[in-house]
Amino acid sequence: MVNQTLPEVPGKLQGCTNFKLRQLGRRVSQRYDEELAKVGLKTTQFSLLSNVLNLGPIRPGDLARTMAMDASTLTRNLKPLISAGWVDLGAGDDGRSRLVRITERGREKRLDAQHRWRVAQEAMNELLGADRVIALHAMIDESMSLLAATTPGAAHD
Amino acid sequence: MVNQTLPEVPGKLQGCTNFKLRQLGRRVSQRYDEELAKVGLKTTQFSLLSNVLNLGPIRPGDLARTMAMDASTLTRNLKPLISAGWVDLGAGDDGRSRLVRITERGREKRLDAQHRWRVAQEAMNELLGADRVIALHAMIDESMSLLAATTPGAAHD
DNA sequence: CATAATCACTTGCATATGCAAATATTGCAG
DNA sequence: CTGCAATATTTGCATATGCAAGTGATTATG
Repeated sequence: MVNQTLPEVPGKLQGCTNFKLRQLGRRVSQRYDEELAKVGLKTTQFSLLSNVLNLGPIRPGDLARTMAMDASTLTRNLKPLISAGWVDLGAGDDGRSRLVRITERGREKRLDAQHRWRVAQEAMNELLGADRVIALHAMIDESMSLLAATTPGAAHD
Repeated sequence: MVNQTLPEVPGKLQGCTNFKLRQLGRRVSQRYDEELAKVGLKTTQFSLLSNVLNLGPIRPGDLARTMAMDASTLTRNLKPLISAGWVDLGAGDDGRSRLVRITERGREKRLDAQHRWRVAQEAMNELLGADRVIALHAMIDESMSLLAATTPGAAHD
């Protein structure tokens, strides 16, 4: 349904992958944010905190690449987490690089948030249907891989 | 694959719909932005300009609802377009409301951008495969509908 | 060893995003 | 007509995002 493969009527722009993704992203973020706000976190902060936890002591540049975001964005996104004492930015082996690691307080915060996240995720699963969520995730993963392969500066991990 | 339906190991957070969407969104935006930068537009500006064109003279609030974004975000996103003379923000019937409409120069700009957008979209179709893009769009549309139905303040259009 | 190229991260600039509160306007109760 | 509730938009505040340029440290080169 919905003819695609580039519609003859571009004016409708129903076919813009970017716009669609952004739109859905906004709606979805709002849901997660609503739940995570109860523990004083934004969804982006929760994601970042989780990634710092999982990827352990890691260099900012590597973390940025893994998360597919600009290094400068990461630098700034880390600030509120560091200020809150959830994340620590220490010196790396190399004098120019550093190491990001989660703190004990960060672990606790992340655990709290984890519960909220689960509520939001389960609500999402119910709203959209678990099958659709699974399919959506799979499609996103596939798309990420395909895009990563030719993204300038992307790690081929 | 990748067990889903909420993994037993939440630490991996491979199952966060929000994070996945954001990540893919960043990568996709980068592609479109690269192409649209050639005519001096961001993807968000292109989307907004297109929507103003298609939804014709429209009240900011209605436009924001249709685009699923906060009214205050729309207010600010319109500024650069107005400054550039592509969009006009005039008085509405009601003294408190207004009307957004595209200008002649805006139409021209949007046409230029349209060609760039098409290049980016076709590149996306090739990279991901048309079938995957079609499926992705369909899934996004379905998800948007399901989310809109219960989004507080969302128009039931 | 000095200097240039390179690497890793940070800052400057501009925009995007949303919640809460402020502002302006209209409509309604009394 | 007055004042209060409701509506439409904008502003204050904080964060998110990326490109280009800047800073500091290391490595390569002569």
